[in-house]
Amino acid sequence: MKVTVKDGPSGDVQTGQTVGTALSALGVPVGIDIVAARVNGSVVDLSTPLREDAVIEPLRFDSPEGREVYRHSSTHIMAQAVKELFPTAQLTIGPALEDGFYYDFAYERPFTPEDLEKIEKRAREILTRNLTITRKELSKQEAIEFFKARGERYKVELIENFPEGEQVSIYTQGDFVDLCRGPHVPSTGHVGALKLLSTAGAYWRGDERNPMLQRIYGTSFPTREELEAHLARLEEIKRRDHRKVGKDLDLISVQDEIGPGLVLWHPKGAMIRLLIENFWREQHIKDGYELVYSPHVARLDLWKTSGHVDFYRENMFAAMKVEGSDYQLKPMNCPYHIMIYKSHLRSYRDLPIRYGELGTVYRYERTGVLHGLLRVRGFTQDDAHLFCRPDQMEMEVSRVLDFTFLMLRTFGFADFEVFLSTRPKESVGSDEHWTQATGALEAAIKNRHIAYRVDQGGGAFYGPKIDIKIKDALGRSWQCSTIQVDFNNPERFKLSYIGEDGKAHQPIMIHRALLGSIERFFGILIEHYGGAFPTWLAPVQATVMNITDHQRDYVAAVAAELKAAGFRVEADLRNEKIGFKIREAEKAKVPFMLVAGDREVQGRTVSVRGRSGANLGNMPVSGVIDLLRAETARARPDVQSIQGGGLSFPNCA
RNA sequence: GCUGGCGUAGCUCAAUCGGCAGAGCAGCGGUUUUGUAAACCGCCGGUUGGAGGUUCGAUUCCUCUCGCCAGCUCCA
Repeated sequence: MKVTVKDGPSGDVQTGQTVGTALSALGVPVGIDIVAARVNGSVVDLSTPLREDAVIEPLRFDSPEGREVYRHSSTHIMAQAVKELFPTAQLTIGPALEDGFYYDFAYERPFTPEDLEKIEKRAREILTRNLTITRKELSKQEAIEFFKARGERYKVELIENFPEGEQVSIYTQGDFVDLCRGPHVPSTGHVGALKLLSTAGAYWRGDERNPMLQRIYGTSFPTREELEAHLARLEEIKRRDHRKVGKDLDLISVQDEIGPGLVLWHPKGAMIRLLIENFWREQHIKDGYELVYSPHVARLDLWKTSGHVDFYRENMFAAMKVEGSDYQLKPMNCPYHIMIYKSHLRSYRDLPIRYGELGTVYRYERTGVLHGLLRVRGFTQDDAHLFCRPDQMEMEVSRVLDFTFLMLRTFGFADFEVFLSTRPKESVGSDEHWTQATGALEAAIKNRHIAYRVDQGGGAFYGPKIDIKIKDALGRSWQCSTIQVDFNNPERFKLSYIGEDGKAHQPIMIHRALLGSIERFFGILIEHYGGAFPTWLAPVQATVMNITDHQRDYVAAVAAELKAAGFRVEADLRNEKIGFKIREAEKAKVPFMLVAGDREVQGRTVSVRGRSGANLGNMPVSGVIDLLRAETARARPDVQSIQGGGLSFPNCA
């Protein structure tokens, strides 16, 4: 039997040898770092016997597949610890996650932090026991009998749902046995460092009508150091939490008296929002959009026509009675834009029409899902609706893609994932429309040479869509941008335009949002920058501070000059030591601190200190203006051109 | 909505078994005139989220309610 190691030696190996021994026989050291192997395409245990010629790729923690095996074995080890300490706990499921793993147990009470400590201690002990992990296959019936005998009701239920005649695999380590597809590491000692993180309730099979299970989250790494680094990253995420930073920097608040999920924008947060919105508006006008406004309420009938009353009721605030008729707080902007479209007879020559609006909508979200700025009940969508002819669709989508990337890059996001979602089972519109629209979306992505993944059946019921996810500074993914074709509304509202042939045709409608919602995007932005906004977005771009009262007038004059030049500058003239003022500006994450003592007054300069301590030396006010201009322009791809034209900066004094 | 945890001064957090609610920071008033992340002294600050109950007495125990957090479900 011929066995080849990927990127390594090959040779003859006796049939029936395991993957592990075959690797050894071919001179590949099978150290503790090798957790499993890919053999002819599928990931298997090292103990799997080889029956035919094979290409083997040893898998380590550094590969996604290896990591999954590693975490999966880790969760079994935790489950073993739980079973040893709490024998009446029932096993359910326990998968690997991106950064760790969890296991759901059916148990009579939630696990406490003290339980967690004990379980973690026991799990670590199981690592040192270095128990061999073995796989065994049973028939479906045997497996049911086996788990029945062990009293594992959930496992029995799982197996009963397996297809008839299928072999079931179980994995054993010491006295612990679990139903599992595998594969697993060869022994419990292969897991290096393990940490349990939290507990939570979770419904059996994710259905809220089912019993609540007790979930334990944990993570594991080959070395203590990697685990520590991961925990440090979790700390960093906590440190950057927009709810904390938003409060510390006095950007926003959500208050009990006002209501959950309803955001107050404090002056500094509002300034950043203004800058984002100004940029947004400028760019939209530049890109051929017409900006519109629409009211916060409308007759309920409008929402009946749009179908929201039928399909979206559970997410809408209750209707209100006004002079005997029902009015509805708006959960979306589209019907208004449609009505603007419908206010005239449209010619094919008018298309495409692009209506954009920073439209504030209100949606009733269940209390449990509200989360800081990321999930709220009142928010402003950076919404737009494009009405176009079928032949214009691809071009329009391409433009939106370019626009999206320009927008997101400006805010410091460089990593994107693009998803194309196709027709779901329940949907409206003809096959022809779906094929055409999906084709246009795909063509637009392709002609921009963008890597993408297809989410089969993941589209909305009313049309296919493109979703774009961004990765932030900590590598977390967020979905903001979406481009959705809509076959439903043009039909419901009987939209039309007069074609070249003099006859009425139905336009294609495209919904799109680039940032998603301003609230959510701001939350993401706060965490992305950790509150240290780039100069063009910083609510205060520089603080000028005096060392003693002697420089008061000079510092006030410097601040006034910088303000006159269009920058957001504050003067800190308080009777405090310079170290204290620096500390406060540093905590407020002001990009530049300009210090003036007698020396500076003498030389008509300021001493410039960058955020987090950089000494940029002394310079006159004109030098500071050049510096701030350069810094402001750096993140704004559009600013260079504006500068050339002598236009003012989008700064507000 | 569900499960669990938590609500104490503007912020961060104390308060033993049910026994006079406390500290740092912030704020205010002074002193100090200061060189790149916290000068010193003093003062002010509370219906302990809200309502009810048990008790001689409740921040503490019980019930209800509002909100927050983690997760489930759902999503911009």
